[in-house]
Amino acid sequence: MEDREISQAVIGRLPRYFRYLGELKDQGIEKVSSQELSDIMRVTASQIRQDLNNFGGFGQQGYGYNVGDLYGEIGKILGLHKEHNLIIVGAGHLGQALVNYMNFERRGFIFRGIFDIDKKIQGTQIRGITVRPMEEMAAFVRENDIDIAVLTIPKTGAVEVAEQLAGCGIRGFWNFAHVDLHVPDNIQVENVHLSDSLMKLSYNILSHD
Amino acid sequence: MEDREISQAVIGRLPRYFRYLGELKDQGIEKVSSQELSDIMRVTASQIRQDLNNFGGFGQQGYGYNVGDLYGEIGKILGLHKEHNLIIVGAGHLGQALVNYMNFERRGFIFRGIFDIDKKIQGTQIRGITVRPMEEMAAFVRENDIDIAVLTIPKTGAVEVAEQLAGCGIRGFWNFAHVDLHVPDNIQVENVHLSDSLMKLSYNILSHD
DNA sequence: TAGATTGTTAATCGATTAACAATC
DNA sequence: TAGATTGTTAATCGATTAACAATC
Repeated sequence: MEDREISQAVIGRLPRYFRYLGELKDQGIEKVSSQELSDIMRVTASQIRQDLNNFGGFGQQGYGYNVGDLYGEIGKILGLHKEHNLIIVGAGHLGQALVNYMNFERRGFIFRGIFDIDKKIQGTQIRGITVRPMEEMAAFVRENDIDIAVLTIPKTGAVEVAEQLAGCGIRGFWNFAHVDLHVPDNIQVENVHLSDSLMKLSYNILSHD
Repeated sequence: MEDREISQAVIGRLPRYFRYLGELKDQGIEKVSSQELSDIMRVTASQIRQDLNNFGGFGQQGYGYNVGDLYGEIGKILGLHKEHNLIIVGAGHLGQALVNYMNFERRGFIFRGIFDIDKKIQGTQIRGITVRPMEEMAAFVRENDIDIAVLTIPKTGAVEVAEQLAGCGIRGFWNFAHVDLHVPDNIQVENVHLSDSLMKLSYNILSHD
């Protein structure tokens, strides 16, 4: 547990800082001031400085921030210097799409196993990873040091699966199922509710008529 | 344009209310008080009443809220009583997964066209929808009254495509590309940045060590 | 040293929660 | 009518922005 709890509002902005700093780095830019970053990212310079200072003084007065250093620091804060072992539960279209998306691996999120209840696809391979029956899941998680389970199953099964996995040492759920998971405090849940997102878009389109 | 602007924090909660009310409705429950809903949803009753009263007095003192009515009202607020015509730009794994996900259509979001630069898949069909070349996109959007474009292309092409579509009467982007789109004020953008989401999860796992 | 820009405190703004009068 | 629960105002809390002293 951290000393002071940092708000999810701040955490939610870190990946975006990380992305922009990565782009600056790729352009060979060495230093950036909060004001310059503010102009590019369209957030206040004040917010940038406040956000970063939650984690320590990464800048230098009169100079600004070193792009490469800051990029590295934020990466570390986000845990991207460590490898994460993932399993996918539910080998439907969405599950397959995620397995096939290379960029997660680039960031250290490695898919180790895929599980599905459908006997017809069990034994087949997706990007070299065998689809296994659900019965093997618990043992697999324990034996392969899996820390993240990606739930791409219909909501009906998700609660039960999450419960089962919570007992096997899973540290976090990336939940695409359209239910709210209730898990112990030491397990994290990140929801991706696609239909909620689409509804928000629908509202905003309508409200700007 | 609405009279008073309602905050995105409130809008972001509406789909979740909608989901829980739908479940109550399916269970045949006719009335619910803000306190009961509060217990189920784990938010304060005060917040529920405040949120709903942004849109009008849907409840009745001494009684509570009629589940079916409230469900319908929130659906209307979210624009789910109207049909939306969508195109997918980028027929990769993720694009295909979205087209194959039936639940969007159930809510009135209908995929009308799929576009991709890859000549090899142009002409093939995904769930009965032909994959078309990018050159046909602009005309297709105009002729088929498309209001939402789903961007499931790599970030390199996304900005340009968005610009092109903005000129064809598109009302909103559901953006899965890992860039920030800059479009005119009257066009809405809803971002789904999957890798950002995964990074947040990574942070939260790490911070709870 | 002078100029620039951070780190940090103070002020403002907005969102959440509490309280209660209105009313069904 | 009495009890329940909303709608709404007031109080609190947290997040954002502004300001400026510290310092490179």
